[in-house]
Amino acid sequence: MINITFPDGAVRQYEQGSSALDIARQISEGLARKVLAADVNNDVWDATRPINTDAKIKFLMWDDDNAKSTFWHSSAHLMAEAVEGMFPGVKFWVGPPLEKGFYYDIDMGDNVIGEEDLRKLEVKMAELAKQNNSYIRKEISKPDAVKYFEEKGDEYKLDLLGNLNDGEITFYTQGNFTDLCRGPHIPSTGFIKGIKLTNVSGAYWKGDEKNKMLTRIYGVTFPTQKELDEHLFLLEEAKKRDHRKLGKELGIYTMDDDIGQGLILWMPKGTVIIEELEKLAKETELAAGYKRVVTPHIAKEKIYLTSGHLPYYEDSMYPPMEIEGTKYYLKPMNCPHHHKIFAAEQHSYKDLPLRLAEYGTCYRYEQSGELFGLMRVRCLHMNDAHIYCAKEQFAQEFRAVNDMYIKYFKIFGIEKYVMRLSLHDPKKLGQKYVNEPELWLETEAMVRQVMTEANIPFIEVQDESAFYGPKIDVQIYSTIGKEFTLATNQVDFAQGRSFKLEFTNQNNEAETPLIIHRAPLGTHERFIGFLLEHYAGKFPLWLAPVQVKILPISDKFLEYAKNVLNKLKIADIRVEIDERTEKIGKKIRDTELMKVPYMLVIGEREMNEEKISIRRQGKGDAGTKSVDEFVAMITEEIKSRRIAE
RNA sequence: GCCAGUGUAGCUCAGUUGGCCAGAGCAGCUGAUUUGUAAUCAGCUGGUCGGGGGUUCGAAUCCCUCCACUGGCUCCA
Repeated sequence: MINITFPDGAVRQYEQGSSALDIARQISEGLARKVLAADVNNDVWDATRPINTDAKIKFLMWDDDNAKSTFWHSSAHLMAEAVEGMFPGVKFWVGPPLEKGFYYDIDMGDNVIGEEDLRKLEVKMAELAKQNNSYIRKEISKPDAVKYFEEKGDEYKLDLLGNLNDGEITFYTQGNFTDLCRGPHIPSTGFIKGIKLTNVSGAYWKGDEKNKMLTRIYGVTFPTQKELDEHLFLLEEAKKRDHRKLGKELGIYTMDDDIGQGLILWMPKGTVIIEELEKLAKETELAAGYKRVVTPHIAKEKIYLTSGHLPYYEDSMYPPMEIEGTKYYLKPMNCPHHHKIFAAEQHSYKDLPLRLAEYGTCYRYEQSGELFGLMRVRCLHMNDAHIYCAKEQFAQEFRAVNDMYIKYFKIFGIEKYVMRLSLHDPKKLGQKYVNEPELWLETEAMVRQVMTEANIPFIEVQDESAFYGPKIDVQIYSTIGKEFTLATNQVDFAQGRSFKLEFTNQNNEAETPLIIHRAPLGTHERFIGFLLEHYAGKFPLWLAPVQVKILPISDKFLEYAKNVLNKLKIADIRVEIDERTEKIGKKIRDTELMKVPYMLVIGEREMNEEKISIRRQGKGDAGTKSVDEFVAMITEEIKSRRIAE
């Protein structure tokens, strides 16, 4: 007998070799029907795996993340079985679960898989699921495993086996499909009910673009069809918030083949947002002791050799223009230009920190397949600044930048983000990262300390830093689930020396400043792309391209409406009037769809009483006020940059 | 850049196995309507079916190629 401890602390005895599923069954059949996996001594196990020692267990059901992962991983195996049935001879790489769903990477040989094949595979999977085959775990010796896959001629699984030791190798079989797999799996295929294969794509083997491209099939499954339908419905809803769709519908930006890929044309409405953001940045930076500068869009080749960017990033820079034997590049970042401004004057420690700010226009030749709406473009406007400071000033400056981020995020109501401390990778010193092992560790420790002292939650990630130093990235997610860096705060211990930047310290010695690169509002492109999705197009009043739309009920009231228009214009409110001879219902509908925050309905009553009727976007009729009262109300809302609740 | 898919009026989309002058709704224009909180009615304009090449008596439809977009992969100073 073994002692099993349950989450509530209760201890009960079971026969040795009982599985979690056996135990669940003894409690109730209903429970057993829901158990997908089990947590055994803090490891996730197959619910069917025999337990031979005393253990602490917890049943994992659909509401548990580990159970979901197990479910989706088992679904990947089910899909593999269907694929193998339909395309005999294909070879499998790996099929992990994702946050929502799963994929399997497959070498399809000469087979091409299309949309129709996915539908057929779904049907096949449903058939296999109905057979309710058990997932059977089998421990196997390494030589036997190698032999199995050698006979099969499967170089991929043999590659995986190369990294595994004898004694830790298991096979899982369900129906006609056997796979090398660590597990765990759900008890049987019958749990899988709602099945959707979402898309096919290519994926390089082991994620290396020099390797062969495998076929990756993505899918998602649920224990019921209803949950699948709900999931698909949510996806559809999310698509409505896609900044590319909203950007077009609301007239924010456009792109044109004749201009070029990834080059954004900001339309008047988008430009209003840009200017409001810049106004905010300027106010904030002025208050924080920044000085503004303006620099050209191009520079000679030499400067990018000095900065060290050219060898690292030549492929993603626009090719140079050669004039009279000199090569000029479009600037991919603003740092070298700012460094030269620092270098133009002599500096004493008393001048530091020197903070140079610019909304800089940069050009990066991103690979065509990487371009993505406003989030990944080739011409970008960066909320850039470089802070030159002495080492002992670093902590305070870095912290001030973080505080600025948080202040901004509060203004925009951005709550869902992750601060990421991006570190170097010691293995890539001298290649991807400047070869200064001690400085790396020192600056990374400095950043870590600032974050910890400021009590800001963050995660640490290796091999994500800039080549010149560690950084804090703010990660956000687009509505369709892609992750992006919204803002960045970077330490640079390398470029100060490359550019021979110096200041004279208290001891009358030349000292190289540390540089902080920061862009709390990221780029206009990515930030506005994010805001479009964040607000679902319903910008707060201070950002709204059109703040107020005047809707006369008929053109008999046009003159009075124009009076109102002028009063609002004098108060610096972005206001338009709908002069069309349409019915009021139509005018309201169109204005609602354009997500204009305030609508002023003007008819006979308003004209006679010298008032206006207010309608708030999405909220309906909001009563009557005098023009002056209304102006006072919304001026306050604009000035405070309030987010409407 | 790589894999797969898509590309029809300003926008959203129809267009059977290749076959008469390529369709609809919205938008736009013109006219009528002068309207009270999410779509008034009528008429009209508008497309070398992404570009180029080919197969065919005949191509939006089949093939090749280039371009762009979409979903991934790789990348993101």
